[in-house]
Amino acid sequence: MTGVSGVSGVTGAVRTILHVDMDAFYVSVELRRRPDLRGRPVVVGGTGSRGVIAAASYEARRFGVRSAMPSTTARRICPQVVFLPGDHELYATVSTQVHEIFHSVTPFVEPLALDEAFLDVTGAVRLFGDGLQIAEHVRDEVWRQLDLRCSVGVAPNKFLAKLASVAAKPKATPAGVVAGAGVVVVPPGGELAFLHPLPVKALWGVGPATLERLERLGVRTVRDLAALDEAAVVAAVGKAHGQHLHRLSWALDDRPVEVDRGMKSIGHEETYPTDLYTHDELRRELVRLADGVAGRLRAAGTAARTLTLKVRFNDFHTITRSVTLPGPVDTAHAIAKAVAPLLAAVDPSPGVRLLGVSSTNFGEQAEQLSLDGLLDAEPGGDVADEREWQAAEETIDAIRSRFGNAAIGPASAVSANGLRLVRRGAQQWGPDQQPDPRPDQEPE
DNA sequence: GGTACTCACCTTAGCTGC
DNA sequence: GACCGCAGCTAAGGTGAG
Repeated sequence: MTGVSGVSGVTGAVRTILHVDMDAFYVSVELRRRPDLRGRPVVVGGTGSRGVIAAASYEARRFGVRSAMPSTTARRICPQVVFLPGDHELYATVSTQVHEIFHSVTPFVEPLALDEAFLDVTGAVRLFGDGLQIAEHVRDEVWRQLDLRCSVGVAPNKFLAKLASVAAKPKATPAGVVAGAGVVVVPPGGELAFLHPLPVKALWGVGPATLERLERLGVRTVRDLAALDEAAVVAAVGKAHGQHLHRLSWALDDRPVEVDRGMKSIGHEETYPTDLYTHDELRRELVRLADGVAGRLRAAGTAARTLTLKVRFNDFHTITRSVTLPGPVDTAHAIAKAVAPLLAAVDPSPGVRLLGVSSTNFGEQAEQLSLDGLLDAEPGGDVADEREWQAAEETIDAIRSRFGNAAIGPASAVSANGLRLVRRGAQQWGPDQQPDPRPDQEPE
């Protein structure tokens, strides 16, 4: 069943939506090749002092270790924890296999992350049975084919299916790990009985800031939120957010399962093992980040008009500066050139711990449009210059696809340890324990 | 005293053109 | 020409998710 696009098609009728969430996905994938670590507290994440936990086994969770927790905290509260470095490419490969199983049930699959997805199985009920049977079939196939566990929520809409999958998961308590139900079904008509007793922070879109505002209104549970006037919720958290949350509190969510949600931004950011203090260092890092962003833009067949620089200082104060170009660009040269003036205006003397470049406002691939734009902005030789860069970077893509990413890169990315390239997920959870030596002072 | 990376979406403010 | 209201765009920051 291929070639399906857009959104799930059944309207008006009661839908059957599945939310499938892999259990401790990264750790579980690692344990397939390290079975000796099964039953022990294991985490995947950054090992350095600025790293965080990406995923924790349920045995680690017994000690309070959670994803997004600083690695130093995890070590403190669970000294026996085993750290494993992440392998983003492997997780992506396994994720593709998981999604193939989803697609064997329905073409209406909306990926949310590597380890979870929504499935609209309304049209698959006649073939595979009801929601519960389909959910159990998916669980069985994931276990049988991939040796991985997942939890499934079944409900008439996405939002409830998501909450149901959380309810289906195993629970880690200080006393031990309690197996989850595996599948939780919220039947039509049972929505409010399931939803209203939950704490309001269970709602999708209630993070720490929103929770504090709602608690000031005396809201603790979803039922409390539902009892408020929508106007009061809007006054507390803003119009769009407030209206959305109030609808959710009454289990109202008609968002379709979207099969092909196009990407709206592509970016890279990196936290450094030690702070950067000079424009020379920052410019070198900028070229590396621009190279990574440009490569992904070209791979996606798109180009961006708006470029954003992100700088996080030593004290965690973070600023963003952006620029919108006359036309879309997709070369590292053009991106670095556009962002350089923004960077030049930043004072790095307090110490910069993180630098990021992201691209939004996508247009057609740069081929024609960017040249027109550059013509407006920078007449004369720059157009020819940019055309040469475009040709050069397409050649770089060809070389990388044949000989690997490390075969070629910007001169400024060369250090004593070789070429340091930006790859998606390569430094997903912070710098490593033993940082690379800072690049030597090399000309760009 | 510690806090990654990537992406989506929202709010607010300022500017511009009609 | 000055002013107003509106829409659209841009910039910056914030929030939330996984």
